[in-house]
Amino acid sequence: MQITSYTDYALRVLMFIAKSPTGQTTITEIADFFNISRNHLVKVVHQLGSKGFVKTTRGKGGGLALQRPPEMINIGDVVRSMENHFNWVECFDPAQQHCRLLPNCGLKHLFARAGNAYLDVLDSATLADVLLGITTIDLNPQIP
Amino acid sequence: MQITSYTDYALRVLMFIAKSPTGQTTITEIADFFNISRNHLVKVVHQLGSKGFVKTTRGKGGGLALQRPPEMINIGDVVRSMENHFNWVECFDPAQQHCRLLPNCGLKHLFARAGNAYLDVLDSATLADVLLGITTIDLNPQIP
DNA sequence: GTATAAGATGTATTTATTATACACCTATAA
DNA sequence: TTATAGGTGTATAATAAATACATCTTATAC
Ligand code: SF4
Ligand code: SF4
Repeated sequence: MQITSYTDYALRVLMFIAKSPTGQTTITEIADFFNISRNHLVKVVHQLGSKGFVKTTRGKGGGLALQRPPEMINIGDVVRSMENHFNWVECFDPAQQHCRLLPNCGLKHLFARAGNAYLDVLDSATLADVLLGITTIDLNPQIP
Repeated sequence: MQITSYTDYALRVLMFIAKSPTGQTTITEIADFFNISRNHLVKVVHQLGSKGFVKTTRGKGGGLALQRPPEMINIGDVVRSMENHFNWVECFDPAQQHCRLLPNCGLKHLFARAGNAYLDVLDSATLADVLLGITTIDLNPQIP
């Protein structure tokens, strides 16, 4: 039971940009800092862009910046945008409706409530909130 | 973001036993009813047994029964016993402590709260609760 | 206008996890 | 003593996720 690194990387990207002195950075800088796959990050950033969280600019001198201030970026929104489904149990998937306990299984509703409780907590925080503990970060690339 | 079928099967087993007229059944009966892998179920049932949720008896006339009444079986306990970890994000895993935002990342604490909220909901229900909607089930094997 | 630096896109490969299958063992009641 | 039940360990298959690679597009600087 874990979110994908894809989603976690998205959140790291947002945090890194927010903590960058200029508010502007590049994919390569972020990949070097966290020592993670640049190729993977490219796709994360692209999706963050298409979902309206970051503004990307191509070409020399380009890079990425937040589209909105951290106070306006909700963590639940980000997680929902990056994670590809929240089918907590099999029967949540419309394509998998063969469980013999359907449609009156109380478990299904319990998991729905649990999942909502989980997302409610994420919805209660913004990027600004999760940055509170992080005063400054050493922006240098990680030496592995 | 989904629990494993392993865990869901465990819960189905408990529900099936609870709804069985005799309170006693066999792995083969359950596998046939849900049309799922008997081999997989064997391991699910074994673990349910070793965690004290069901009582298994070998040999002719054997099978499985609940060890406690449904009111005493907490869903959260079952899920915790079957799912093999709740490392909501990478840094929850003690073996993965290389994220550059450690140790002051607020996101980590947010996910901890979200995960707890999720499990709290599961902890709030018993097997008896999730069975409420299910009045009777046709115990015949599924014809695929 | 051309070289350079940035992100965009599509595909392929590798890795990890989960699910399933198979062979064989142990226990127990009829 | 045989049939029936679960137990155990290993191997394989299926799925999902992460990573790598090749190529394209865009934009700035000079
Ligand atoms: S047992 Fe209940 S929750 Fe699980 S798949 Fe079947 S209907 Fe859904
Ligand atoms: S970004 Fe925060 S939550 Fe994610 S792995 Fe790093 S420390 Fe943990």
